Amino acid sequence: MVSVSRFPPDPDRVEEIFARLARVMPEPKTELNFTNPFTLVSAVALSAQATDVGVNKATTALFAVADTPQKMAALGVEGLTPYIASIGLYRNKAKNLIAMSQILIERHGGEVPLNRADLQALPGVGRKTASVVLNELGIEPAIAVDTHVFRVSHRLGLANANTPDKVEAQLHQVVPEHWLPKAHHWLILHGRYTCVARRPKCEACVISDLCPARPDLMAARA
DNA sequence: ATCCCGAGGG
DNA sequence: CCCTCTGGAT
Repeated sequence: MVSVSRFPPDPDRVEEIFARLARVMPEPKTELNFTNPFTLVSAVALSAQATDVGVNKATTALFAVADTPQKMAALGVEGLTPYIASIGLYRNKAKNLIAMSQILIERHGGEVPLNRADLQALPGVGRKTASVVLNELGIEPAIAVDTHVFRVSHRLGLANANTPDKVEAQLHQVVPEHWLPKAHHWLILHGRYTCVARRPKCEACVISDLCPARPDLMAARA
């Protein structure tokens, strides 16, 4: 077993990877439905270990009824649960979303605080969710490391660490500044539609020739 | 390290 | 059937 170290990657290769992703996806954005910072945080929190398609299915009805902390808090856990019961981990999420709404009302004037410390202090909001919100709203460029970013980064040799936090740090070292704001979306979307977990669609991949994990290389290595 | 936890795809 | 999906709290 020849152990080829993929990390750190060659800067020119990294530049070319993002240049091509930029060509294929010029204006990447989240596929979660939201109308304001509150529905954004809510949707992202609900998306933990769930597909955004499934989350959107639930939030379409939910946000029509509750798109503010006040309305959400008024629903209560009992009122909220039916809307999100189709989403995984829904009991925790219901409890967190109601508690979050109450805190927003009591401590933040009914507004979503747009800084990392206050966001991560909210129930159900960790580093990953906060990063998505801050990046999506243009507050600060952040790379939220979810299952897609983790997998794609490893395959491309953009990271080799074994935890999301370490992978995030490696990506900040490796990804050029000018690609940073959109890098998160590109890695996600590439992972969701092309570099999928089970049978990556390398035939349809625009960066397969730049990928250390592409099938021919893996075969040659074995 | 472990729990939470449903839908969709293969 | 098993795996995956924009994790967080304990």
